[in-house]
Order: sequence, then C-alpha cells, then structure tokens
Amino acid sequence: MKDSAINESLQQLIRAYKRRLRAGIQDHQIGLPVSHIRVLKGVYNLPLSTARLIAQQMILDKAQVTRILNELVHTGLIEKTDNPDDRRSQFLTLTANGISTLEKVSGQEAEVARQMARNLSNEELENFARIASIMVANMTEHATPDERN
Amino acid sequence: MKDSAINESLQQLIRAYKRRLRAGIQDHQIGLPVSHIRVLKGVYNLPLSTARLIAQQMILDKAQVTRILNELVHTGLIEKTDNPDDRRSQFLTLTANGISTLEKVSGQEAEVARQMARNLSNEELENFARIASIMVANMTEHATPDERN
DNA sequence: TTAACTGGTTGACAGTGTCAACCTTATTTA
DNA sequence: TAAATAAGGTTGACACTGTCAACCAGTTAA
Repeated sequence: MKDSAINESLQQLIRAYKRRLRAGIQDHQIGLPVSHIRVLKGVYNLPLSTARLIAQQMILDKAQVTRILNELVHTGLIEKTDNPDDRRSQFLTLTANGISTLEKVSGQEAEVARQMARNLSNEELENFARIASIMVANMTEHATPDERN
Repeated sequence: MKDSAINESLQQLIRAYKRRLRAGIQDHQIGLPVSHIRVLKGVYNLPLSTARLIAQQMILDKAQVTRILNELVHTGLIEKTDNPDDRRSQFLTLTANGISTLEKVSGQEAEVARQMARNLSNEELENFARIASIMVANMTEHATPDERN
C-alpha cells in the first residue's frame, strides 16, 4: 500500500469525524466544546481523579486541563474536593448535572457511531478499532515522555 | 461492538496522529503548518486549480483557503496566474520551491506512515483505508452542502 | 440593464495545542 | 533538619484550525 494513501485516508476521516461530532453536539444542545467533554469523561472514568491523572491519561497538556477543569467547575459539572494526602492537588467528581450532561453526550456519540458504522459489519468495526489501537501504540512508543503532563 | 468504543479509538488515533505529524514536520525543518501543506498538495493535485476548487475538494472554508493561499504565495511556494475566462479567480501553480517543499513533505509523511504501519500487514492497512473511506462517506452523505466553500 | 449569483477577501471569534515561567507543597539528600 | 530538587497546578502567551458574516468585484440570468 502506498505510504501516502494511509495519510490521505486518515486525514479525510479526521476532518469528517470532527465535523460530524461538532454538528451532533450542537444538535443536542450540549453547550460544551469537545475537549471539555473529553475531560468530563475522564473524570467519570477515573475514580478519585486529579488533574494530573486526567492529563496523563488523555495525553493532554496540563495547562489545558487546568483551564478546562476550572470551566467545568464554574459551569457546575464537576466539583473539587480536598485531597488529604497532598494539599497541592484535589479530587474531582462529577455533579449530578455533570452526570446528566455526560448521558446526553453518550447518546450523541452513539448516534455518530451508528451513522459512521453504516454498511460496516461488526467484524469490520472491531478490526478497525484494533488496527487503530496498534497504530496509536506505534506512534506513541518513541514519543519523548512528556514532562508537561 | 459498543458504540462508544469506536469513538474512543478514533479520538485517540486522531490525537496521536496529529502529534506525530507535527513532530515530523518540525524534524524535517518544513516550516509550514499542516493546513498549508494540505493546500499545497491540493494545488499540486488539481491542475489549473482555483481557490474555489481547492476549498471544495478539501472541504475547507474558503476564507481559510484564501488566507493560506496568500501566505503560500508570499512564501514563494505557489504562484497565481490570470484566469482569462473569469477575472474574479486565478489559476494556481507550484513554484520550483513549492515542488521541492512538497517532496520533503512526502518523505516525512511516508515516514509517519511507515511508523504507523509497523506490526500491520498490507492487508490490514488496506482494510483500514477501505473502512475509513466508508466511514467518511457515511458521515458526509447527509451533510448540508456547504455553501461557504 | 437590473437582479441575482459566484469567486474571493477581510474581520471576528471560538476552540485546540504547546511552551515557559511561576507558586505552593512534597520529597530527597547533604 | 535545612537546602535542594521535584511535582501538582496555575497563568500568560502564542500559533494553528474552523466557522460565520459582511463585503467587493466580476459574471450570468431575467
């Protein structure tokens, strides 16, 4: 397979996907940018998460995470509680509001997934996800361990 | 396959890929942002291209294309020549400099592709590209035809 | 010849990614 | 234990990307 072809496919896919995702978010009146949603999911998935864990897990810049978290607190979707073991950091938890927002988000992402999956068998989708994760691993492998996260 | 899983895979892949691409561009001293490179490729691929065609082909906002093209002209990578049939638009062509830049870019993208393709068979890569293009089609299908391009 | 349309330009703004400097608290080590 | 170092988080700054709306000049249709 020609090297450039995979780049092309991927770039097209990226653009189409991002476009679709944003449109869906708008349709569903979820008033949050994608990155905020990602962080919200991070908080949900990591029990007793701290900003550092989120940043590390999602490979996001810690500066970005700080800002997003603060906005999420401000919007009332998450809460910070003291971490007794380390006064520099705080634990993050979803508020009821945050949970219900996340439910809306899941619904919308599922829609995107369904649309994206049309004409594709389950096997193909699994294959796709598997290959994608190998690619991610390939690209992450030699990345310099990012101190900023 | 769970709907959310495909979203997750994709989002991870997107971030890893973009990261890798940018790093490569820096390593190779190609002093251009990704979008400029994409447009440069567009000019190369579309003979007698105009800004409109580029925007349409790559599904880019025409405002964005205008700006990128002007910078590329300014940097001496492309040239505009009059379109005798329509004085509003101009034909775009690569300069020698533009061509050599594009060659560097191809080299770098090929590197990314090779790294990304490690541990994957040719068949898997083709499968991936095929599935990706189906997904793109699925998502593009019902997009409102964007008048801005 | 108006009226409507089209190619391109410009201004404005939200969102994303990244770096560096910094403050405070924790940990190491001399 | 006091000083040095490291870690979690915050802030400021800036480049890049995507999108919308208003606009100008040239083209096409009524």
